[in-house]
Amino acid sequence: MARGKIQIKRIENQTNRQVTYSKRRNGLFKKAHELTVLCDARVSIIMVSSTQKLHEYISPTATTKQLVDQYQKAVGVDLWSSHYEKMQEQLKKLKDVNRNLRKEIRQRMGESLNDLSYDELGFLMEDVDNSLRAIRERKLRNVEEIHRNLLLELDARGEDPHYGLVDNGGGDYNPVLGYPRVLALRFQPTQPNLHSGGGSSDLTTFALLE
Amino acid sequence: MARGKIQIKRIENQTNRQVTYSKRRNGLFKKAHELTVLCDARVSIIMVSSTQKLHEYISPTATTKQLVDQYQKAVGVDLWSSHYEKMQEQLKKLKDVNRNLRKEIRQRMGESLNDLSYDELGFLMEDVDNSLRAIRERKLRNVEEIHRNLLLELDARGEDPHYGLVDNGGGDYNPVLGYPRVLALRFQPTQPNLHSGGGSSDLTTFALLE
DNA sequence: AACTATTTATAAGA
DNA sequence: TTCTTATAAATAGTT
Repeated sequence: MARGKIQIKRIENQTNRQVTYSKRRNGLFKKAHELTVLCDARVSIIMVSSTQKLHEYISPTATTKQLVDQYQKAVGVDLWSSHYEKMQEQLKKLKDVNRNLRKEIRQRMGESLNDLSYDELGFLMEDVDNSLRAIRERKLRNVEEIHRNLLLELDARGEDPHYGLVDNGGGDYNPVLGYPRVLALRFQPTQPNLHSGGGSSDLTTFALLE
Repeated sequence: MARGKIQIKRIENQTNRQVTYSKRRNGLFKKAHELTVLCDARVSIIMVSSTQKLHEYISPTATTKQLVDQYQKAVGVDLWSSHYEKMQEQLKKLKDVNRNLRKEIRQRMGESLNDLSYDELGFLMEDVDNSLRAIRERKLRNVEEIHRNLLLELDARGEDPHYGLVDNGGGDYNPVLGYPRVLALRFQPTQPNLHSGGGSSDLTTFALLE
């Protein structure tokens, strides 16, 4: 717009193009700012040059997020819905997994057995039977270990009389069991509701995300 | 910029402000477009007037989302992180819950018992014992039911001879058990790895989301 | 919305 | 990049 009129078409000379980009960018930003002040408006400009350099103008009275949010609301298009989709999908999957895990636990507790076929019921029974044996065996091993440790402890006291006097007067020695501890689950000492039908298992420890 | 210089400050007269907004908005958009063409750049302008009217310019060679995404990457600020945060949190909670559920199942299967105190082990044993009884009882009931149904079936055939001839020739009649069916879980008919320590339960049915 | 005197932006050159 | 400057373009105030 000076020293000769130009055609509005891509400037082929790379250097010229860069220079013009710089000059006109400044001009655009200046105009945007004048508009902001004169008209009490809010303006956001984001621009990327042919060399992929990014520049932005934002009115001092606004933020980019604010204007982009407003744009979305006005245009009615959610720019980040695609971002959401993945997470939504993941959430859905996790909820499914969650539901299945709860179901498996209920079945292992003798509830929600209507969904199982006769054969499946047989497998489940066999499985739980084996599990019980494993747990019982483990408990037995623990008893033996406690016993062993108590014997060792008595031995040690016998050999070093000072030890017992210093810090074992209270008799609460317990080398294997450390509690209180946070549990992944809490078993009820008694089972009042094993046959209470549907959703009322004792899994109240877990927050329900729905 | 014509018929007299102006100060760059808010135009107090509402009508004048509106008019100037219109004129300068057009000017700005025109400049933006020239820049797009001349310099092969991409420009996004979002503007809101003092009356909260929204206008936008976007280069024909770009989309607003594209430029806003690029802006975010460059500036390193996630404009929709606040949208994400809730979901991220929810995802994290679900993963935690699922981890706990898996742990409970493993413990009910006789694995991962190191985390349990002696007393907890006792509760678990008692619980699984009760569960086993419940399942066994249910299975028994099923057997009885099948038996009953078979008797009824035989009765029915006796009373209506046509029935058996038409569609019960194959002998695969099974009123209680409908399979194949999709299971919430798959029990191993045998238990080869009940004491295999850590993570190898038979929960391979569930997709692992980590 | 159109006009136009003036200011402002800027293309080309340094 | 910045400065210069002749000229094109934008626009403030008016109609």
